Amino acid sequence: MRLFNTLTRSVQTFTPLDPAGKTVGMYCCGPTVHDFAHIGNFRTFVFADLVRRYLEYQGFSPVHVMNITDVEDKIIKRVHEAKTSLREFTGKFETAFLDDLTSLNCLQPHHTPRATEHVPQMVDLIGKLMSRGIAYQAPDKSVYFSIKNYQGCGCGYGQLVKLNFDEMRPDKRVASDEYEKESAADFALWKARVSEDGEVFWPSPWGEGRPGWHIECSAMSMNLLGPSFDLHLGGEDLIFPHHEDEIAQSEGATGQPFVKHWMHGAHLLVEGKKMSKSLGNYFTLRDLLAKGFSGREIRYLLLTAHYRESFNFTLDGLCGARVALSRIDECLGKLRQTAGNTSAAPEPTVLARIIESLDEDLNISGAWGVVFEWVRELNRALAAHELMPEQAAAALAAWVQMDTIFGIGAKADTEMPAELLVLLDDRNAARKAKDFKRADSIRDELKSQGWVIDDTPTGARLKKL
RNA sequence: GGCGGGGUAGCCAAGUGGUAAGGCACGGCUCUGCAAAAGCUGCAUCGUCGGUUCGAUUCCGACCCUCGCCUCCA
Repeated sequence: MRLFNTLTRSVQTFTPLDPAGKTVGMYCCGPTVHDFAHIGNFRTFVFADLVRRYLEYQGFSPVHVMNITDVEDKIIKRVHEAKTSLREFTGKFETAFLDDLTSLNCLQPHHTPRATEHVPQMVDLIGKLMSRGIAYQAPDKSVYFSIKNYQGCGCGYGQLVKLNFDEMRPDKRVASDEYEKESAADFALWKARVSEDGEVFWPSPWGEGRPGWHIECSAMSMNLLGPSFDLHLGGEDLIFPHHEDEIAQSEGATGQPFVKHWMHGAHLLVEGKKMSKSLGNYFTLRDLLAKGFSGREIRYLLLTAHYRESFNFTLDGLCGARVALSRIDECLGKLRQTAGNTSAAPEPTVLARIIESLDEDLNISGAWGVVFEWVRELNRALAAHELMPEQAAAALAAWVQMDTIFGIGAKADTEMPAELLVLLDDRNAARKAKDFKRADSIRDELKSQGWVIDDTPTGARLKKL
């Protein structure tokens, strides 16, 4: 399989570090648990899930790590406002986040380390950087990473993004930076305790304080996956400074290459605009579920576009996703009827075409194109009664296989309430008696209860709207 | 100002040096007591202008528009 690597800015064949070519260390920057995660966050996590599922499909054994950032400026502020404890505050959102992943049918990562539970590892890493002269403690007692000294060691800063510090337009945030760094480009490894931190602090050789943002990912990823590992994913906004700084800290401390292959998911727009609460286009996953959309519809929509292209997420698109999925569901339902108890090996052609598409940097739009062409062919054959039970079974088996990658699943069966079945029988009787007025009124009645009658040549059935 | 993405039908979105997948919407048809549902089917010359080429949407150049990053950010 070939994947785009942000380090080389090119699509290249993916080969794991594991000499056996089997195990893949995969780290995905996880959520900061200060609120419910929004749909943009989930685009990235669904993307990571696709990467993992595809690796597994291709016979690799990924070890999927996703951190939980549970200490950070915004969290501390909110903990203070809510007059609660850090753990209580973040625990709520962490649970919600993992539930949301389940709603989207994302496989749970194998490890979800919390930053607050890896402070000793971070302190250890900072200690290494101090001893190598790459980190320093400023007069404000905070510890910073010295990019100048790092570069002096022959290390490269700016591996993921071309940087020209002279040409950079100093941002207001830099200008107003109150930290006492030696250089504006340096970043905090350890933030000295201040009164606003309340009870949120840990001991360290440099005094009480809390870790900087970037250090947690270096510490936890290397702790679980070793100093060098295969894949590191995240949203495109993390390329700089977060991932650049992770590389600097990690390679500065170990002297070894940190990550072989970096992948970044593009952001999404909502209704054509950057998501913002003031525009009213800011959706958490929960907002969308509350509007009646299902996790699989949302997952499908997020998976329709290539991960490196920005994607315009719209409620209209979500309605379209529902219709598109029902096209697949209808076809699968008919296949099941035709297949009966017959079983067969998966039909290989469609799978090969899907793999061909996904192998080239996860071209999932192309893969969906294959799926829908396949559905049309099957529908044609089904309508002409030309599909043998063995063929239907082979198609179903192929779907099961491809769905281990897509993770769309089958539509949940909804039980038909007995009283509605009675109404349906009444309607059938009315139709037989040519009492169409009564038949239609029953149809309206059922519709008002959210069920639509599907008249087929073999009889009527009910479908949930 | 620096760096990096994009501009393909009403909308979303693949792709290719030889006249453009797929989904939604829309039209037609089949089915139906009528509908609905479902199915089939129709529907684009690829931002603009030049260049290279037998041939470009695809390569090169210029331009226009748009989005993102430049130390909070998926």
